[in-house]
Amino acid sequence: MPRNRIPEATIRRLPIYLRTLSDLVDDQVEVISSAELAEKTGFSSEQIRKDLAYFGAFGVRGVGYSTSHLSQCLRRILGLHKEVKAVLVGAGHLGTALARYNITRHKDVRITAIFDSDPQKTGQYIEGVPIRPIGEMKETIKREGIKMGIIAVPAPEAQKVALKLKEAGVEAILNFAPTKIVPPEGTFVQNVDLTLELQSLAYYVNRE
Amino acid sequence: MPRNRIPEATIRRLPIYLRTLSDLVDDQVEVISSAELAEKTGFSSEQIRKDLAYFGAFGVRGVGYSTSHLSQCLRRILGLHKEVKAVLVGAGHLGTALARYNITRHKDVRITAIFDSDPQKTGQYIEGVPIRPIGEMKETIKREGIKMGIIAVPAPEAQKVALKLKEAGVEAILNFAPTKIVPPEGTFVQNVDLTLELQSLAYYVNRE
DNA sequence: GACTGTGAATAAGTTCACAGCT
DNA sequence: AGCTGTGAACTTATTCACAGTC
Repeated sequence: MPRNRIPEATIRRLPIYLRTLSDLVDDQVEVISSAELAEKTGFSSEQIRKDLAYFGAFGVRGVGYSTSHLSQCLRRILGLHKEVKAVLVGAGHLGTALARYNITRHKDVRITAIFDSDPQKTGQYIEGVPIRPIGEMKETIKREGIKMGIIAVPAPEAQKVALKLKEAGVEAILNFAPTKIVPPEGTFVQNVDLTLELQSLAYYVNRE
Repeated sequence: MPRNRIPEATIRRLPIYLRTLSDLVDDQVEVISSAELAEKTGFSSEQIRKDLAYFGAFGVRGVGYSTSHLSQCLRRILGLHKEVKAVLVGAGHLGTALARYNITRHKDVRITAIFDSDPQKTGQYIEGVPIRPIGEMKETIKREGIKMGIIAVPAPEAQKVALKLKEAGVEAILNFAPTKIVPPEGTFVQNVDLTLELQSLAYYVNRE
């Protein structure tokens, strides 16, 4: 329950805190200070305290944060306390890798439906999840109440797919297509472009 | 030739400008204004002008920017005017998808060597590039003068791999392992964590 | 004494607004 | 007239520094 508007930068750090805390819980560490968390995550301790304080006072002065309590709170803040279903559109190399990676490893956000326009692919399975024709997308998303979409289709189709996802009820989109998607009204879009990452990285080769 | 220190945010936008400009060149468009470029990229025209101006005056007042000249300049600024070689470490699902995606599509930054510790994988090929044992990594990187590394190994190994890459002469690292890599002295590290992206995205489901 | 929570100070990044070329 | 290049204003994000609590 955010008190006011939360900086996007903060939201993007929360999953990192959560991952670190989960590891600590696994290792039976019960309490951690912001300074220790800082060392493990690479962010400053003030930043961590400030980020967490946006959502309330989770720590104990003079002591630190309860790892289990804080990780539970972060899960809830992020909306991961119940499994989040996501739909993947596009089962090419990248889409398939993402699906395998996600389905085998992670539980919080889980790809429960995959769509592709290629009839050769539909009917196949990725880690037990069937690839279905794109025509069934809207209905499936509505029926299953899916709110999150992952786009891994060729660039020229990405914007259209985003719109279809929105129309079906999706509210947050992760786009891997090498093009910038303009967020359809009422959706949040995060673009992740691997080619772009590589290209901007090239700038840092042979400098400073 | 940067006049002073360039904001990281600017560097990350340059490849997007470049991509848009390349498309324009292909479409025989010779000149474009910052306002038109703004519409195509989603950034503001002032921002685009400011970003470009960090590197010099590429535009013509009253006219706009020459698409071919500007794209050439951006290529040079990013260091993409000559092919940039990159090494991929880790040929699991994600690494393999990245390699296929990169090798088949892109020319600017090209994966020319792939390494994996699994003897079952070494000897296989991804799009014509052989997967080699990790023991050969250092020597290959040195011999080929590779400055860029892509890490797609399991989290516990990522930091070690980063250090090895640095020792071999790599200066910029793109890390896909689900852990934050602390940049070894003298390297620039960009962490891209797909799981994290999905988790922070979950926050935007069912809000505002 | 130790560590959190937070206002105040600083830095980074974006938008405004306009002077200056062509 | 049209569009760039840029200082100045503003907004967002980070760091400092310390009062408050256990």
